[in-house]
Amino acid sequence: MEISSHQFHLLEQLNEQRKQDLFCDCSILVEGKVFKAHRNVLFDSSGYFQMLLSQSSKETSQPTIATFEVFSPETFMVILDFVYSGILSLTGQNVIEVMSAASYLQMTDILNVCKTFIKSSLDINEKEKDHYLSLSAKSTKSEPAHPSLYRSRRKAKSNPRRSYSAPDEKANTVNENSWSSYSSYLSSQVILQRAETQLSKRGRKQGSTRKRRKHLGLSQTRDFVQCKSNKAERASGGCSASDSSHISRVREEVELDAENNVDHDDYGYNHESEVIPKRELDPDDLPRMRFKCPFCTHTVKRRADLKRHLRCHTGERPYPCEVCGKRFTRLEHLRNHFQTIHQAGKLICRKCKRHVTELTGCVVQQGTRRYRLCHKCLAEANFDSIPDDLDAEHSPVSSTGNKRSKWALEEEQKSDEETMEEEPYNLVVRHVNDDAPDDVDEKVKPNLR
DNA sequence: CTGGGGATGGGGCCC
DNA sequence: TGGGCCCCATCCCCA
Repeated sequence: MEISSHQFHLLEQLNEQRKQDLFCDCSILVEGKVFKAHRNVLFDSSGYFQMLLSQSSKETSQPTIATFEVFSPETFMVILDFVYSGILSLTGQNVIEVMSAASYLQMTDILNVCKTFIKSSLDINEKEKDHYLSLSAKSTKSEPAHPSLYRSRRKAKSNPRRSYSAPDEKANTVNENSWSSYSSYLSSQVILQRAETQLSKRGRKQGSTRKRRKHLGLSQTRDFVQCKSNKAERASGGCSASDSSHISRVREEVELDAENNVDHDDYGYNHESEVIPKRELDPDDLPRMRFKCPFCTHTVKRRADLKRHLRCHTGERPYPCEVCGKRFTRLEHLRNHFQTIHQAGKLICRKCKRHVTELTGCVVQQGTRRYRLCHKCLAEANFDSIPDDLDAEHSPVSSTGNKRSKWALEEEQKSDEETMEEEPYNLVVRHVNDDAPDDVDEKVKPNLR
């Protein structure tokens, strides 16, 4: 016989113990503020703490002390409250920093919640806008603004560890449930109010993010890519330099947002993600609607462009290269990569840079890379050429065992995914469902700038 | 160490 | 709305 409330009460008791500093064997120092907690609970909740605590597990008699400078105490409080209660107090103001901190602490559940929070903020606000447009004649009462609470399903299932699932796993379910459908809208208004005020200023100057990047001295994309790869390389080790710069970048963004919050009443620039003001909408404004990125200051004209842009924040890379496993945010990038790297698509001799044709040059293979050499350079280099019609059965992957095993793994994991033969040659385009729970770590990485 | 070129990623916009 | 193309910025590798 199973008493379903047992886990919940247990967690509740632990939370009480934490608040009363009973049996706490771990101190977390965040920017000078001390949080007490239980090692067991932290270990089970965070990959970062798993690593940290497993290293110090031999000295269980000594209290563990962890120090963080890369996020604020308020942010850590939100996360700690979630760990002990299953309730994540997300607001438009804190979602970015919570996401950054969750990324740092390797708490994918929170990451996914934040991601869904942002997504549904956009979706719901869009629906709400339509609603407002259709009902523009009717008066609307403002809703009370309160933080949306994401209550995990942790206590609803029997196994407390595995029971709560990231929203991505059942994004639709979550989206349509109470969290997202109502409170997320309310909290989205907080995000969008920020967005609105940002745009009221920025809209007029419309400086592209590129200009701003230059202004801030920020690199376009590599910073985050590097951060991700560095993190991967460190295998959840002490990632601090890039992470802290990443978070400081987020803060920079937030501070800039705060600066932009000066002229609140300026609705001179309508855009998608703004809160619709209570005055009547001017139909002439509609063509000037813009979609505002909730993560950064970027605005785009079309929702599809925003969707595409959001991938650079969420880290989604739905297009994996079948040959080398590298993932891309766009199909065209995958195609370019595939053609240049694996298909020797450029009719240029790699050595002498001369134009070659099928007759005057050959395809040479090095690992998973293929390129062309003219016959002269080929003879000098003493390479074995491969026939141009070489296809997947002579896949270059055969020389790289690791990649092959990764492929095989992906094949197993995604056997039910749609596979499309794009070209008879050998490019297989496989759009990976971005809500697939399996490799969340690889695809869902916040790119907060 | 440095410059050049290739690879990659992101934005705008057309179809 | 998605796909695709073009352009540009940045990073990285190599000579």
